[in-house]
Amino acid sequence: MPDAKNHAVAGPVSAERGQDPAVVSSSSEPKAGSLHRSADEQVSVAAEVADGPAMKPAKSGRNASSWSQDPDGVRRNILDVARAEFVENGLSGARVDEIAAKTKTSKRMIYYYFTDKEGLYRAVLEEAYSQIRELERTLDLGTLSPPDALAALAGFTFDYHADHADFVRLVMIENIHHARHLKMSGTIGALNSSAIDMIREIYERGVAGGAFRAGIDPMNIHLTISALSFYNVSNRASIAQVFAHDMGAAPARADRRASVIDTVIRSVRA
Amino acid sequence: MPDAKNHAVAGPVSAERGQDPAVVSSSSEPKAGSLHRSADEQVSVAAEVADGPAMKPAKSGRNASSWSQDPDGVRRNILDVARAEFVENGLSGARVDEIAAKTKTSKRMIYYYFTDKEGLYRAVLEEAYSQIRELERTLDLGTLSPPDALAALAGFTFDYHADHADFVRLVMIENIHHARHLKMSGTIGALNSSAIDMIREIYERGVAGGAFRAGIDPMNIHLTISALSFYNVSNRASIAQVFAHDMGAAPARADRRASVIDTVIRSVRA
DNA sequence: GTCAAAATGTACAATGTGGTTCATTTGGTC
DNA sequence: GACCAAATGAACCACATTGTACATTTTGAC
Repeated sequence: MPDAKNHAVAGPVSAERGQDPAVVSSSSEPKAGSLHRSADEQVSVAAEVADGPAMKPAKSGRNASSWSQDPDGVRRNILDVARAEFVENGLSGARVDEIAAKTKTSKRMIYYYFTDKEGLYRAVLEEAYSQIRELERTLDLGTLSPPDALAALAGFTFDYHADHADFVRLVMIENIHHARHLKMSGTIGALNSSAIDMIREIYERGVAGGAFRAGIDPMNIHLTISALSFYNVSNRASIAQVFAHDMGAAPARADRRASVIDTVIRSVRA
Repeated sequence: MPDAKNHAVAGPVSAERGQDPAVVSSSSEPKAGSLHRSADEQVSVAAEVADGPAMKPAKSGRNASSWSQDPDGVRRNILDVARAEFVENGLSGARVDEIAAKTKTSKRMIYYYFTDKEGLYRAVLEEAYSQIRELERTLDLGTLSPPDALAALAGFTFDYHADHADFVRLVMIENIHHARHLKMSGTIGALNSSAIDMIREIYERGVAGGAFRAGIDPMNIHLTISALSFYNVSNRASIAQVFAHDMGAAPARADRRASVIDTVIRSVRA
């Protein structure tokens, strides 16, 4: 267990029990509604906005004691909110207080479960990477002809990026920080080559069958597919501004998708 | 003059005279050494680090009065330091105090010349964009055959990005912020289509001559070139981490360059 | 039921950070 | 050489932001 983190965390803080896996139980549903603020309270908050300091008798928030514990739900909730905030504002731009406020729990819990702002960020990042790996694994391109398989892979990659701007932005943010947190992670980097292996398999099959020309490094193919899938999403805002061209719009996206697949195929075929 | 900025800057601050052009005089050399802290003082600072509180007799820093004014030099110096800091830490991550510290002047001057942290960032961003535009303009591809011209353009774009990670990172940062500052700028977006026009010219020439296939949107070609040039640099850190592949290394870069050019050409030829 | 560990709430402390105030010096102009 | 605007210095302020201390409640084991 390469656990180089958790350095200097002295003090009587009881947090950081063995329970380190940030992957959390994606199986056990968060048991919606089991968290602290009851639906009533949520309403009361809304009412407060509408009524102003009207229903003051409701004391200082929470009705006198009674809340159920739900560690997984709380973690899940924090992670979801944090992800949205980090994605929107970056690591330095995101505010712990803001994250806490949008959570069903409190700031205290963030530090309880994630130690740090960075710890929280790392958990978000790791989950994002693990999710795309998960999906990648479900791909079965072995039955398709090499060109079809490569086209399918390119199409999948393009779609994944286009549909998960969250992920793309997290990767951008992480790159701004020189991938410092990826380095710490350990979780990531293990199942790295899987994507490359998939491409290599398809490519070698294609070369053997004469459909693809020889001498290309699979890494090169991967870079081309990734670049062409990533850029439209990562640079959507600046492209829109500088060229008045909205890559997010359906027609532009569809056109681009076809073009990307075409470009990838042309780049390898004999 | 579409000057929608400079809103609410009330107060007796005398700053913001007509002198708005952030492009500054890149012609008038900063007259090195004409700034405030003399070489002697710089040394004394270093000595202080080495000697500790030894040479206290040197009073509180600056020797009694005497400094020469150099507005352009100061601006230039601030911009340079700020660029480095923003590039390294992002807009939210960069600290005005830190920028000021690394400057030959003081924080006061930053606000005097740039009003805001955002104003400073905007100036940095605008300059970065104006620089690449400048270079682009020097390109003369009219004499080359369409395929050669396109290859040259792709090569130039690839090299520019690889050689100016600063620029790439600024664009990334700006995209994280949804290009909000590009929108404000006004300076940018004007000479936008120049790149597209260049490509269109080459492409149409190529189609007419039979070298390129018809029916491609020049924007598409531009996106392909940009994506393939940008990604290696923008995602260098995460690629290195996840795939243990350093895009910055000379051989990898050269290989990739050739591959990118090849891919671009293949994507358009008949 | 008792008890301890886990989970959570509330308030606060300590420092970081953007921005400003006030005073002073230069440099050109007449 | 007087004068005024531009340019600069140094300290300072108000508030934002991360992180913590302390108290309290649940929950499961025995």
